[in-house]
Amino acid sequence: MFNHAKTRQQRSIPAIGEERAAEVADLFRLLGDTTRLRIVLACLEAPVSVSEIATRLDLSLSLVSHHLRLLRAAHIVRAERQGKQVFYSAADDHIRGLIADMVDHVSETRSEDEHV
Amino acid sequence: MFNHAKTRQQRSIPAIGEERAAEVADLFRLLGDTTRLRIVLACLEAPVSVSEIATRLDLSLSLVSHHLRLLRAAHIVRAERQGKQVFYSAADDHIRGLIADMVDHVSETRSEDEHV
DNA sequence: CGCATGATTGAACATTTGTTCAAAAGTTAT
DNA sequence: ATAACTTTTGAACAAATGTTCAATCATGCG
Repeated sequence: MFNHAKTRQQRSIPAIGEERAAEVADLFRLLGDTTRLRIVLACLEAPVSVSEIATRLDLSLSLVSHHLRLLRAAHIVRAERQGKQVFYSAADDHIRGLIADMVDHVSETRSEDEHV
Repeated sequence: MFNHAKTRQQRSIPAIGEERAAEVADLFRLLGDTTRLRIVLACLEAPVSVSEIATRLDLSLSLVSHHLRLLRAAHIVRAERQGKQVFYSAADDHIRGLIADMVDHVSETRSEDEHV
């Protein structure tokens, strides 16, 4: 159970309290780069190797690895070695939900803009 | 109902499709700055004026205004003038849900780290 | 009108951050 | 051990971004 939105009241968010604000912002920032987000999206469905990500997204091996290091440190993706290759996948379903929600928001924002 | 996580299947996110990746990343990036996120948090409960935000967060009026302009452009906050003051509030409940979810993720990640 | 208050804007500065390149580390096979 | 392949790492560069300061706009009041 990764998401409890339906059980949340309208005005919840119980005092995120300044301290954690920085940590939360760090998470958002990591998903806030197009290249990095595309890499996460590539890891969302099934585990993929670094070279496959690089090929599919047309990025250098080095760049992909750099980004994956950051994503791994933030527990957004998980790494699993299998022979010479390292396969990456989304750390949990939480990530999936978060991204899906943001996509929804973008869609809604768009349709709002249209008939204004 | 801003969040449909529970009704989402494991492997959803129907091909966010490269195009929208940039838009989604833009949204994430806006929430990925600590100062800006604190400002959003301040607008979450009830409408607040620019000067009140600046005072409560100990930031310059100018800085707050700059950030609010970006947040407004992305439909994350709404502005409403009332006399000399301008009150800002969260654009919709979607935003609330997104932030709450991210806070959850940080919390979970933390507890994972603890007993590892 | 002239003045005070509140908010916005633009340009300059200071950091941060993404990207590249070359080198190194880990793995498997010959 | 050498060689081929995959991934990681570090330093250097280039570009984007947050912050500040001063000036301007907007609103309400004496």
